[in-house]
Amino acid sequence: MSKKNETWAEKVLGIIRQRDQPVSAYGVLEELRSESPKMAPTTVYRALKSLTEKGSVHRIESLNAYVACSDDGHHHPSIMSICGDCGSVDERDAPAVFSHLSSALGEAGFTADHHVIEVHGLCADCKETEDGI
Amino acid sequence: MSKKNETWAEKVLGIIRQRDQPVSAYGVLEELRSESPKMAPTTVYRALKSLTEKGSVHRIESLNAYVACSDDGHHHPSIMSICGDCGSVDERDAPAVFSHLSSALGEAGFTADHHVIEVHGLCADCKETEDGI
DNA sequence: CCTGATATGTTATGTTATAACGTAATGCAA
DNA sequence: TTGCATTACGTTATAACATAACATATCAGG
Ligand SMILES: [Zn+2]
Ligand SMILES: [Zn+2]
Ligand SMILES: [Zn+2]
Ligand SMILES: [Zn+2]
Repeated sequence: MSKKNETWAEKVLGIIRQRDQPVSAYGVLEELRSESPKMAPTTVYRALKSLTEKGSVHRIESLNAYVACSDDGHHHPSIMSICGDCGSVDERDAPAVFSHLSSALGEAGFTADHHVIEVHGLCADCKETEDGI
Repeated sequence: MSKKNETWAEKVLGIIRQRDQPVSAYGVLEELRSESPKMAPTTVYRALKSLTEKGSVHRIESLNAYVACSDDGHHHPSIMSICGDCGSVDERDAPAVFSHLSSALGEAGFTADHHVIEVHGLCADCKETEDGI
């Protein structure tokens, strides 16, 4: 009964979506290997490439890891906030940030085509805990 | 006559400053090896760690590479614009961007401690060339 | 002199990512 | 239906990036 004709990309997307934390390519690989022991890194990287190109998955550059997009298919850049304590990553839109960013770069004649905005810190939940609620 | 009592960190900083493009840790290593053939990666990474902690050098997360700070010792986050054509990286301050970013994240209860803002695109010079002056 | 802090040396290993080449399945047009 | 392009996948090897673990050296302050 379980899904038969899934591509690897579909399986990889499923794996990433199940997680509430970013997962490395080799983390995905390990999970795939539990069913397909001969799986090679190449296969995983190919799947990740197609998923990131489609926008279903985003790469977190500062973690060398991947998260599922919170709004599959959106067409604007987003901001990732990364909790250093619990490891959660939140994806957020923030048009005002990008408009100021565009104008700062535009003044310098720079034409943007891909934004990496990753903010490391403490999420609200962990902050509470740390403050000793 | 040439510098004698330099630490590796000082030499590494010199190497990075000489370049107008980001350099990888192994790029630095290669250069150091021309004078010290037995140099190990560890040494370079230790130097890079101390330099990035001091703020003399910044790591470009999306390139796994390092650039010299344009304003050694500054105490505010900065924005890196990276030209995909010529490879140049410009470091820029943009307070308005960070204030909007802070407020967007602050509303969500997120406390930032480190910002990664890297914008990939085309620099002014390369844009001109591409447009065929 | 003793001791802690910082810098360095050395060997080994871990982690992330791609190259290069081959095969299979699919869809479509002549 | 055959030919052909495209896309997915398999396989082996290697490149590129980064850290662990432990040893030794140097030097400043007490
Ligand atoms: Zn998204
Ligand atoms: Zn948290
Ligand atoms: Zn700087
Ligand atoms: Zn350029």
